[in-house]
Amino acid sequence: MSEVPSGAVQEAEVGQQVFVVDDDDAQRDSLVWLLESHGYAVRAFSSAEAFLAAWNGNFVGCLLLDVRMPGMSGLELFGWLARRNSALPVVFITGHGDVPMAVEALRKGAANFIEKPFSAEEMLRIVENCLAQEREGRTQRRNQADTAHRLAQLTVREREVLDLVIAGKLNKQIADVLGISIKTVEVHRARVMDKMGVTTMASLIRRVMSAGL
Amino acid sequence: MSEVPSGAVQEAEVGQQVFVVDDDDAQRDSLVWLLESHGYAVRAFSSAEAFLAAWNGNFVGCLLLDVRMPGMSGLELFGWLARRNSALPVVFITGHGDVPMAVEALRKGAANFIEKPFSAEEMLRIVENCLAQEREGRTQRRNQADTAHRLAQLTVREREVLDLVIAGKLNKQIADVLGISIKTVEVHRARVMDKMGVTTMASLIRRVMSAGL
DNA sequence: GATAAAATCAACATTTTTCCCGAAACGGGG
DNA sequence: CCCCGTTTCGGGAAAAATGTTGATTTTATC
Repeated sequence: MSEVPSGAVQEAEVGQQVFVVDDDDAQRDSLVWLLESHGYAVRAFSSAEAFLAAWNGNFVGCLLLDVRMPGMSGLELFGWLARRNSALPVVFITGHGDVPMAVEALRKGAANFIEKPFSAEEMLRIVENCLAQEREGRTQRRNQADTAHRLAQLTVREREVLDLVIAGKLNKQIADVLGISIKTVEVHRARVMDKMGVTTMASLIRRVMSAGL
Repeated sequence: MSEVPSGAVQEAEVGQQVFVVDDDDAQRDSLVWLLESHGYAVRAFSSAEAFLAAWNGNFVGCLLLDVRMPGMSGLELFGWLARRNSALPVVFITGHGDVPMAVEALRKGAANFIEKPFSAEEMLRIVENCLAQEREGRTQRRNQADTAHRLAQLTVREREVLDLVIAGKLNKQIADVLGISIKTVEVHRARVMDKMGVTTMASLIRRVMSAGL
């Protein structure tokens, strides 16, 4: 039996946090106070650089990000995180209404884009939506990571067999395509099932498909 | 054998068109001229109501939609189409920069949101992206519609069996759950495969999953 | 060159699926 | 009342997948 516990990435499960990045001290403190007084765990940073220094890829929650900052801008930080496959939802905060900027940010995957000044209710509503969305996506991402990890454990041959199985080929056809005997295909197939942690073809296909091909 | 040709919805395959809805005659004509001179098939309307009167659910291409219009607004038209499951990508055009409006539109699924004045190149680029995106989604939507149609043809019992098959149950287990004999399960299962238009379990699962469950 | 991982194949038994045939009960609609 | 779709069940046989045990060859790595 192959021992792949369950999670490829074992992260100490901490609760969701709200990350705030804003160079304006007053603005940042006000936001932190608002969120903390409503029970959220908040971590504030006065620059994109400070956030990055603390970021380790395991931040869970959402990020409230000021667009205009000295040094690295909010948009740059957003792009930086995106390139590193961060799943942290980002809510942009800006003082100067700029439609093209908002459009670009949202089309690139920002969770929201809000103008200052905003009401406390509005911000709380947005944060709550954002965190809820993050919770939803988390399980899915965990499964995807697990599946990707399991897929990576397959040998080249096993992966070839898997692809043909998913394509709906019979063992006989797979044997023909790969130029090997049916017996060998059965061996590979059994190993694939084992390594992927499934017992039925239905789960196998579901698992591989839901991880994106 | 069950005869379900291929498409649940048979629509006369017309090429993509660019639909323009704008109450400003000069603006609309200018846009139509720009697009037609670049080889696009354009259909223009001077109001949301006029567009709706012509809309039959089979419009293929994309929609350039002015936000502010007398009578039904662009946003209202957008909502109207969304409620009717229109897949027509919508590009909003507005004269007055309004970040919250842009954010709302994009979050509700608008393809883009552009401010006037815009350059010809920008508009052409956006239209081209939009049409490309629409082409990509079309095949998928067609398959989804076909699968939905086939699923709808299943009897209640057949659907129950299908669900259990997808859950990875063996015929014996399905028979137990439904309290019927294995033989009967085999019959249902064969009918399901036939009606769904597949020959292997792999294709069956792929088909049902890609239609969203 | 030894070791380990990967890939290859086989005999054997069992389970499961698929496909052919046929058939009976039930309910509704023409 | 008969036809049709639905659901139900069986025999029989072929095809396919699964599981166990064991073995050989190749390939990569130390």
